Amino acid sequence: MPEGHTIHRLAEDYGTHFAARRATVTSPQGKFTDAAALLDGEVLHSADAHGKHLFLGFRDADWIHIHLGLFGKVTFGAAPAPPPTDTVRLRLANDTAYVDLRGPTTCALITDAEKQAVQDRLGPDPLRRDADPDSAYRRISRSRTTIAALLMDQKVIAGVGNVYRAEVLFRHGIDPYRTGRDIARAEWDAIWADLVALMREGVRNNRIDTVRPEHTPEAMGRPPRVDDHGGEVYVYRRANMPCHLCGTDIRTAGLAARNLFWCPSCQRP
DNA sequence: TCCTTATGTACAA
DNA sequence: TGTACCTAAGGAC
Repeated sequence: MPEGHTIHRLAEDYGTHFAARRATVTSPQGKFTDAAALLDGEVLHSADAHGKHLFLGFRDADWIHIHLGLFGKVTFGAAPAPPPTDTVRLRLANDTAYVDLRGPTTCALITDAEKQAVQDRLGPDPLRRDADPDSAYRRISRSRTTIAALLMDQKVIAGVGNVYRAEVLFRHGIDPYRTGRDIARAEWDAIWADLVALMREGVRNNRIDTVRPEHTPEAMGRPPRVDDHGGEVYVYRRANMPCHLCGTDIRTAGLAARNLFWCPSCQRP
């Protein structure tokens, strides 16, 4: 259940456990069998992430293109690998480790050119060194779409999902229904810088934490919180619960088929 | 055992 | 805007 930080972390972990060594490549589930057979026994030479897309490089110009979608999961383990369950789309295994991929939206063998085409369709990724936040602002500043929808549009900015969207808008006191054209350059610069920092920390910790140190329950003299998705957040999935800062009930609404969360008091129009 | 839900995207109408 | 797709967990029966 990934946002961009998960994918970048996976790229690192695939590299750590499988780069520069021969791996067996299989598709126990059967939906990737032909491509797995082509790569079986080959060497993983690189693992690249752009937004929520993961690319595993083999041979000269072959890439496994993985997109986890909403349900995809990757699990690493130490060798010897246990018998795979029948939902494992892709397994890599070597002498020391194995990794299973389940439920991805995409798992396909593609060429260099096809990889480039995927990346060309994506906006800048706060986790990539080559990211250009100006190109995102050019689209945002011309758009009558809400900033909440724009942040989820991977052509505008790549890697932000429903959690980072809700949390970064809260952290900057921005009403999610403001339009892109209404977002000032300075506001965008602050959002981008914040996303870079938050998502880097997300890669490091493999979870999303967005609550500033001065707003933790300990710092505010309140009982500890447990958010059921693993991280510490202000508004995500906290509908009808009191805002940590002002006590107003967090609101929720559907927006582009997703659940949006915000504090109507801290994030005024 | 069934139903709902989920950090996503693509395509049809 | 609705629907389809992929999986697993949790809660209602």
